[in-house]
Amino acid sequence: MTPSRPPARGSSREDILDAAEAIFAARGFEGASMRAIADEAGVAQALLHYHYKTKEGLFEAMFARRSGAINRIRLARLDVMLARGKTSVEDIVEALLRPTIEAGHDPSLGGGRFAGLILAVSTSEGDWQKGLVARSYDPMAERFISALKAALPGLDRANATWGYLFVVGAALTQMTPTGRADRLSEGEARDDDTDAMLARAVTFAAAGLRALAAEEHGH
Amino acid sequence: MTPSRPPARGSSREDILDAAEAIFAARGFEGASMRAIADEAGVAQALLHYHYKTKEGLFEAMFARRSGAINRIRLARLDVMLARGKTSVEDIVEALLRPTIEAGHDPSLGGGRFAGLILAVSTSEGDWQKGLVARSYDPMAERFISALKAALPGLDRANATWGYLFVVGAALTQMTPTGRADRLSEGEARDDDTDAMLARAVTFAAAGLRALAAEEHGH
DNA sequence: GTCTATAGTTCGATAGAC
DNA sequence: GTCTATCGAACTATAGAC
Repeated sequence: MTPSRPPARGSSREDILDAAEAIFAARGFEGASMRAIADEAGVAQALLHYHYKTKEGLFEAMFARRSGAINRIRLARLDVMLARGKTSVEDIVEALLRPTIEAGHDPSLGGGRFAGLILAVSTSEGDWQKGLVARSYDPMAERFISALKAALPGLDRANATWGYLFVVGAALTQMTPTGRADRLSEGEARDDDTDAMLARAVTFAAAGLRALAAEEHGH
Repeated sequence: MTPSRPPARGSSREDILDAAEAIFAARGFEGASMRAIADEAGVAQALLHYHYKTKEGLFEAMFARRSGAINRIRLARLDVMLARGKTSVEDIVEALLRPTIEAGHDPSLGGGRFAGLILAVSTSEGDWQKGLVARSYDPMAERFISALKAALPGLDRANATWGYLFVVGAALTQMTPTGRADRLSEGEARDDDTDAMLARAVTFAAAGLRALAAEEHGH
């Protein structure tokens, strides 16, 4: 938008969102301060309030930008696959998980900087956080749940939903490189190698989903 | 300890830990205030500092008490199973996941109040949080990883570690009842029914672990 | 052990000049 | 749009009486 004015070096509005993403991801919503974000962006603190009114407003703008970018990639890949016909569970899971890495900002920092933020918001009990998650992710989630049901006959809506949530939870919790996998595996797994992690996650998730489709839980 | 003095109505030390658990779980470490915890416990704010010195000290004491209680149950169940010989993957996963519900404080609030706190701490980048997770969970995790390797020939250390982390991540992210599963499933799944969720999680996780044992990722 | 009172800091947000 | 300056409210932690 506004393509008539060439951005010489990042608009201050975008610079602030970049800084907000870094600081919020590192310290959480309550732990981050408007002062720290302003410093990171190299602007005055008052400018944050001018553009985004409140701290909550800034957080939502930052969250919407990043989640929107990730979900656009997810759905584009899903659409391509569905247009081609026959789709494997592995392909669907990969289309769901990989964009979180690829579109996670600042890939030099592990790509999953944003993943911890999603987890924090989506397990929060606050009303505005729940609303933010619903607005940002539910439409995308429903399309993937439908795709899983189509790919796996026998998977009912309840199991498809639990399966979707398990897959996202399993992968998202591993995207922040904490060194824990390295320690527990005595060096045989490296949690900053997100590609290796994702390959395992796809294998794990696809098998889990097939088992949910085979099992009779509701009877 | 100190069994000579009968506690008429909960020692203030324990009352404070109870209050801290409720407030920290609801608002996170930074979002919680010592004032709010003191009010919840019904004591003066200064008493918190007398017993636990700092906010961080209080958090660690609260976290150690609850994680210790959960891990004791987990390991006791694992020991019973291993003493009996032949152990299924499903049994191991169940022994790992169910105590989080059963020993999660205040079961009327969903049992998983503590789960959100574990997630927040374990995805944090802070040094003291990483140390706390390592001290609180690594010894238990190593025993379960070993048990998984023993139950599944072909599961190497790297895959056993990833599998363990996936299982915990999948289940832990679903223990806070946010109403999201209900919405996405159009009412066919209910996320305050932790037993139903756990049954699915065990099916999902066991199949995922078997797939990791069968796959050749490292080649 | 438990309290009141407060010191010292940091926070979100706004007013107003340019 | 962007800044400096500041208000008023919250916070952690401590001092000191009982």
